[in-house]
Amino acid sequence: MTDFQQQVLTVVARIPRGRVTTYAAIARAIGRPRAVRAVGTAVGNNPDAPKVPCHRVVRSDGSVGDYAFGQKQKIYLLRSEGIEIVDGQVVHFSRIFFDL
DNA sequence: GCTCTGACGATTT
DNA sequence: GAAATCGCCAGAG
Repeated sequence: MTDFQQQVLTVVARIPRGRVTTYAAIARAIGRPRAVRAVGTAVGNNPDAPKVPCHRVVRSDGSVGDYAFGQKQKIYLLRSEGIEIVDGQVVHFSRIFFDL
């Protein structure tokens, strides 16, 4: 595990239940505002489902984004935490957004 | 060291 | 407002 991935996972791990954040926010949090793509790659390579709530990471435009086990699963998990999803978009995104 | 390849993002059509 | 375009950074081969 590289240092970069380590940082990403650590940050994602502190997202509270029922809240979401974005890839961009994570990038900013680790001091690499422009490494958004790399962040996505890092999370994708680590389906540490139990360790890291990677399903709470969405796109900055409020769309759900992708998921290792399919967006279906991702949406399901988010709903189970009380987050509403409509047509692939997170409802009240600005409210439940968690800036790291 | 170079060339792809992305769980992305902002901008421009 | 949807789709195409370009930029960006870290891994993998």
